[in-house]
Amino acid sequence: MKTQYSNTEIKIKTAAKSLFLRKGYSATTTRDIAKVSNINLALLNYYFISKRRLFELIMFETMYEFLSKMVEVYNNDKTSLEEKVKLTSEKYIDMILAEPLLPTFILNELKNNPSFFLKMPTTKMIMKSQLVNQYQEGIKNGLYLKIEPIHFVTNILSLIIFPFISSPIITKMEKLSKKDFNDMMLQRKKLIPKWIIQMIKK
Amino acid sequence: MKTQYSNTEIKIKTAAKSLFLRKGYSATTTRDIAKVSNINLALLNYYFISKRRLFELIMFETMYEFLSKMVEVYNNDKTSLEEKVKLTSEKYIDMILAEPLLPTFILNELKNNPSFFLKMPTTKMIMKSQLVNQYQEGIKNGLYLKIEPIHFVTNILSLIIFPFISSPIITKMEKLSKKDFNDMMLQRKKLIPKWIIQMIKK
DNA sequence: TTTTTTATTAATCATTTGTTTAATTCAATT
DNA sequence: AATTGAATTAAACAAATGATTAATAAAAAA
Repeated sequence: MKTQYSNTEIKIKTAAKSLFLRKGYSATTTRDIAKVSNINLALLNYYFISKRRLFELIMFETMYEFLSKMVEVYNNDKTSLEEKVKLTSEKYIDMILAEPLLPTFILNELKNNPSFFLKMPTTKMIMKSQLVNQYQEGIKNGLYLKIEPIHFVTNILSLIIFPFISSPIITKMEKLSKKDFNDMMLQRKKLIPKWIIQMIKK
Repeated sequence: MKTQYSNTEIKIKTAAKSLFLRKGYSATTTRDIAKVSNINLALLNYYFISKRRLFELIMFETMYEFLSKMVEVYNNDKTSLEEKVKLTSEKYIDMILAEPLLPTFILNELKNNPSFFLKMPTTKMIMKSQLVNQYQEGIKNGLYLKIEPIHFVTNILSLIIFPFISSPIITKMEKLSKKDFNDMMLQRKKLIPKWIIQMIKK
């Protein structure tokens, strides 16, 4: 992968990412990107060949960064299952609070192009992670209810990520301000690990 | 609201809804809609004035239908909290299995136009529903952990809806076929109510 | 049947959009 | 200082897109 970018390239990528995240691929125009990044329209094609290529580059980098951070926690040898769940909850929520548009963006664009996810090396690693191993051990030892690991993983992600995706609904349901919503998510950092453990225990 | 539609109007709306759900507003062209519904391009504007108006009409009807079905279960006087959670899980999952693209569509387009949700009369009713009342009663009576109702509602929706939104990821993680995924969701119909109760109980 | 209204069509318009071209400026190399 | 290659620019192109028009066909009313 290319690692060194010129100033102009960085400006274009930064603006493009921001726009793609907010408006999605189709609703973002190359002229938008040129305007926001303050570069000449032709430079987009000069450096990135096409809008599509630029998008796929950004998509790949964004997802790679996101998934890498995810798997990191899952594959720690020194932490217990309970600690992993705790760390996951804290780390993910902090991560998404810093970039709240990310989940909707990824999930939505993935719908249009599911094959994209196959290119991600980290995808299948999740189900073979330490976290899943420890969960299966717990079932063997009679500590946890005998339920497929995919539900366990799905539940963790659901409780963490869904509130962000549905924030337009949640904030309207309760008349929450942006700050209120963030506070709610900070509460959840501590609540979710407790819930998850309650869910799996016999 | 208009209730009687001509054959042509229905054809246009059906095609448009299908396309909007699959590709979103921006990626759907009026010529797409005309082609799929097998009508002349000009009829779209003749009946619905503009692409935007057609979209907003479909959006409104779709959301109204969806939200109505939701609140229905929440506001039943004769069922207990546990029964309501059970019914919710079953009904929603069946509903979304029949139209799996709906959640991503709603949540994504809502992000672009959050004010849309305010027009929905059912929005604020959720937090004042029987379900939430019963939950708060349970807390008073020392049955349930003292946690804000918004978390309770969010958790139910998270565990039900998120798997659908993230289905491209889930199916790749576990190499699931479409049928496998649906089976997984059928399992969850019974699991989610148990989990939710475990989460709130002291 | 005739007239009037409504529905449908093909063609066209005016913008928008992604991309390219050809000229110019800037920076590095000789 | 002269030369070469890379970066930047304004202008233009071709295709796509939302919308409209004017003519025609079909249906309803007289």
